[in-house]
Amino acid sequence: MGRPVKFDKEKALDAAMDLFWEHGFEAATISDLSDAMGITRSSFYNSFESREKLFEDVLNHYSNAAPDNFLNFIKPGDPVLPAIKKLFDDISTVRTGAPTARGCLLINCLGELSDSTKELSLVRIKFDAKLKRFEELLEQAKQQHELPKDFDSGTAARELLTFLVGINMTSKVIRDEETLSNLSHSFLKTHGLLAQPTSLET
Amino acid sequence: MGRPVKFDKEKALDAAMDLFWEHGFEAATISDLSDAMGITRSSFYNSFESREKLFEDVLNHYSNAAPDNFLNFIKPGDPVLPAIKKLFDDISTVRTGAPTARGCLLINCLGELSDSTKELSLVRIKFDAKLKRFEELLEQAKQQHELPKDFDSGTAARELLTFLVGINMTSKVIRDEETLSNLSHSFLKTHGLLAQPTSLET
DNA sequence: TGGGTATTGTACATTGGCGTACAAAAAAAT
DNA sequence: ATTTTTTTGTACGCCAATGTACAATACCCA
Repeated sequence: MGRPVKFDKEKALDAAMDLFWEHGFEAATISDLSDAMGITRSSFYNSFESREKLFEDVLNHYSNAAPDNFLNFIKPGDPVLPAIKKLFDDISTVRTGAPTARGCLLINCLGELSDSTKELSLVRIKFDAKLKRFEELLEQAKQQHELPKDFDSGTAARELLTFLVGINMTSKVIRDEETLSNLSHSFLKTHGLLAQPTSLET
Repeated sequence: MGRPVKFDKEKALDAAMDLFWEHGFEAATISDLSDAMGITRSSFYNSFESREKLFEDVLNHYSNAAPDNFLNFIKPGDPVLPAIKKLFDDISTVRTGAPTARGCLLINCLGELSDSTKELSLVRIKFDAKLKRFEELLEQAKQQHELPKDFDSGTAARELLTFLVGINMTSKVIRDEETLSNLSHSFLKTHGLLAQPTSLET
């Protein structure tokens, strides 16, 4: 009933995401957003209550499309280490492949937003979730003998995430995919997290 | 000759730095900045030509006070590895010690600013300089037998900087100094960059 | 002591974004 | 077909920030 919405909400969220991504949260005005989304401010206010609320939607939208999302679908029994390698490879590819050096939306916002803002708390929640997921996966890897018994999953999870954050940031400066992936490989290898081509150790 | 400037330029730069730091580049308006600096907009325009120009000054001001600045004063012959450890320890202390989780000004801006802006290019320059400095220092460490002959200084410098960036960012989420420094120690140790308490290996 | 000179305070017009209001438009329901 | 309901287009007033202009001020110097 009633007049149907004219625009595609997914497309609109994509456009909004790109704008936030390119210019940051603060720099994206409602006018800019509406223009990018191809709707009038009138429609904007009708469909999204505020810039802040839209931003939440965008962050959730982003999470589902982000290169690390597949980690959430790894099941017990699935190999973990190759997935971690894939993650870093994907990051290198995606971040240098983008036409513009824009890094990771979530991490950019972690940098931009100040301590007190509501927006940052959402970013923090997502951040914590990633940390927890890393720890779970490393623990799983330990169970599955991909990692030694005495492996410290907690610290390693934090290290992994820290490095991941770092590489997403440095990708705004180091624009060469190979340099970036070499970096990751070196890191993973040093930490014993690079999956071996199934035992030459007999 | 002429009427002298009433305000302390150093203090003003400090105040502007704090504002940019807390709220990011875009969110800091000229009015906000002037207020924080304790001067009128009139004086602002008189002493600083624009927000962008002020930002440059602030970044340079920041660089001189940043926790990694001491790296620039290490001379050939000086031990390198302890300095690197000190750097990470200082970062952990300073970043968690700040009353508000604000990370590193420079790195926050790397996240916030978009590819095309003039401001980002300045950030990039500073970033490149840090990378170069790390590489020099690691090379020096190699010469001084703090590191093995086959050590890859280039890759290691990039890894170090990447992790450093990461930890500055995660410090906005992980607010506990010990957790943070443990993280760094683990990283450094794994990479053979933790200075040994001078040879027990006889 | 008075003139020169740069800074500071105040005022102004302009711009751009904000949020709201309301009428026109477009379907769905009766 | 008319009514109902929701979206869309347009318009309005409001406010905050900008940049400039100019007079008042404060200090230096001759």
